[in-house]
Amino acid sequence: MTTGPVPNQPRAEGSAATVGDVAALAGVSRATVSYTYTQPNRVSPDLRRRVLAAADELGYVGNDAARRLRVGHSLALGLLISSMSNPVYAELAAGAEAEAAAHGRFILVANSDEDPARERAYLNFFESQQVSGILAAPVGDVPPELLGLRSRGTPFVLVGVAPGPHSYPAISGDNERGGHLAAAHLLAQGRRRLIFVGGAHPHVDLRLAGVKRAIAEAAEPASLEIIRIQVQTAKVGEAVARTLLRRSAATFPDGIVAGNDLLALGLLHGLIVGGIRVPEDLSLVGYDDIEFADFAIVPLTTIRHPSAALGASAVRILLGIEREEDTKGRFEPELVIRSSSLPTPPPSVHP
Amino acid sequence: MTTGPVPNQPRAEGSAATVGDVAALAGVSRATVSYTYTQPNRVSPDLRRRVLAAADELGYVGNDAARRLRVGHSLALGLLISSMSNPVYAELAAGAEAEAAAHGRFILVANSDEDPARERAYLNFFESQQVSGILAAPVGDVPPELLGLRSRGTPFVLVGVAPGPHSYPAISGDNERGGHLAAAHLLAQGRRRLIFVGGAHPHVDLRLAGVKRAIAEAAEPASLEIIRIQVQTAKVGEAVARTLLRRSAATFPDGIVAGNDLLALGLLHGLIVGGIRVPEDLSLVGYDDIEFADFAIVPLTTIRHPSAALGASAVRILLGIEREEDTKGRFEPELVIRSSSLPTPPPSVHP
DNA sequence: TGAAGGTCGTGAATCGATTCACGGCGTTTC
DNA sequence: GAAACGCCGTGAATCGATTCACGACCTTCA
Repeated sequence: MTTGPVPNQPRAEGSAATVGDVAALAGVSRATVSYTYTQPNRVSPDLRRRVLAAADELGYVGNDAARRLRVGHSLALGLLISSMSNPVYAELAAGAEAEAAAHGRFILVANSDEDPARERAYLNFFESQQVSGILAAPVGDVPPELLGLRSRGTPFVLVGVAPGPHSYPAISGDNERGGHLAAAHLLAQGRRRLIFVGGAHPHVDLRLAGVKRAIAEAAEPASLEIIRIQVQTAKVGEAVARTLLRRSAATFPDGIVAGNDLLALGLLHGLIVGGIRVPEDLSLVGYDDIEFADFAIVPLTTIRHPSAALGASAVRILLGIEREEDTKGRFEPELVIRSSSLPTPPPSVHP
Repeated sequence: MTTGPVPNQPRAEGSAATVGDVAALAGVSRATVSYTYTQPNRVSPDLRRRVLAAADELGYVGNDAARRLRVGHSLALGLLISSMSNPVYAELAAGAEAEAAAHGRFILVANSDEDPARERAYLNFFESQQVSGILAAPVGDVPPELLGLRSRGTPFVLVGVAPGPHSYPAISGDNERGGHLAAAHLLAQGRRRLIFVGGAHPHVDLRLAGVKRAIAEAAEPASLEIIRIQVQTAKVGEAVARTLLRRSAATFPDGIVAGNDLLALGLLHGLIVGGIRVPEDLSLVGYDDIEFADFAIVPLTTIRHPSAALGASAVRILLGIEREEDTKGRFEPELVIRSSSLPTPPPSVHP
């Protein structure tokens, strides 16, 4: 592509070179310049070189607005996420971005912060940008505006959302299985009074369903209490920990499954500050395996969730390179055991 | 003029409503529809209502490509960052995004992963998108392409970059002062064999300069060793920790200042796994105050860096709402003392 | 009553890249 | 040697929103 600033200052300040300028400098028509980029084989090698040289000299970059106006869609894909502070979404974005870049595409990231109004504004923005597709990773329900967009020609893929009753294209890890892994792990350690803490989101509900199944399948009876929260952040986790600390020993849990790692880290911190020993008094399992899970005050046992791979797959599906069905079973969750759920604390950490 | 659609059957699949469609349905000219949005006072309230109703019925969203082609620039601002895994950039993006949204603008986020080729590709993309301005938060040097962009009419603001010898518009926290705060804190605790671990980035160099000044000003002599690394990630921090563990007691440090929190968390983890007690054997100070600093295996003392505020200010500067000079002294670093540098460990954490 | 001035809607030109339809020119083939 | 064909470059139409210049219509005041 074009590089660097202009050598001999061929352009006035503030104006960008156009196909017309390039054509004039190369001594060809505007059509030829355009074909040079869109159908390189259509122009002879000699002319192509001349055109590219002229373009380079002028610092020609093209005007995507004009291009889009003509062809009807842009090279960009839209990614709608609901939080920037959760590393899961950063990872998802990074995976999508790398895959998009490999195909000469770009990702427009929009963060709604779980605000439906901003979600709507961003979807409108995506449509006005004529993105060629949208990756939506909503925490909550499927934004109804997406359907309108699709009917008007912009496809979407839901990422990390339960493939529930809806019939939209969607890819996600097996959250039910992940929840099962987490709870089965706690039960195998002899934990019997479990609590699930999580938000009211479809994919979290699936994790909870897995937890319930594990308990139903357990050889010995175990209890499960469910604490519902609004947002799954570390701050909320700390708040939940404080309420737990007020409980009597009889109602205090010996195992917690958290809806995600952020929440788990908050819980962990709140519990430890309150004098609870983890994992001696209580085992804790998070979800997602964010990078910081390993650096926690007690390294966090968690379920690994392949966010980057999901993002990459979603891009491939939107670009028509991959079909949704082909991803089945590709994003299996995995139990990562660390100190927060060990039967005994690791000797090296607290000598 | 394009043929108007049938009122009760809004649009054919795949096609979007245009001003022409809205105009036809509302029984006005295309110009009137446009003025309804761009200069609402120019059309009478009555007509305005009729136009908006028609637009609503058709799901009209507008075509930003056409708009941009005409007016020459877009409502979007470009944000160029070099890493998505560092929460500092997520915070910066969130701050910029919120401020942009408040002014009806949008942020296009581009992550170069420190790859100059991708950086160039994204700057070209921004130019082809005709963003009305660019926020650049490079880790390394100022990308030369930015200058070409500016000469062709797209302004930029550097964020978090040292206002060094260059004369580009730039805002940042006072990294020198932050480094000074960190080192002075360690020295005040009696630490005398300090190590600074950091990457070769301009803003990190400033932090180092502050550390050096603190040592020069110290009442008692202290030594400083500098360990240079390529990228400031947790993984690299762990690797550095492993090499430190091989040292003899005589050359082992009693205080470390890390170039950022990610690096500090890696160092912390590596040292503790290796049997070093923090802060008894060694005090550690990070930089940035990311959320996870507080949840670390030993909560991390760090320098708070107002990333979100920087992002918001950069947006205001690009929009001409604020001048660079007015931000002077607004982004002061702040020492946040946690367990990783306390003279004695906090009683509640290890009862 | 008629001229002046203001309000508000409209036709038409415009932005820059793409692509269709055309045709000039050189080569091949019988 | 002429017809047929392929290669490759070009003029012109096109996408949809914006905005200038114009003028229809209404109000106001001498």
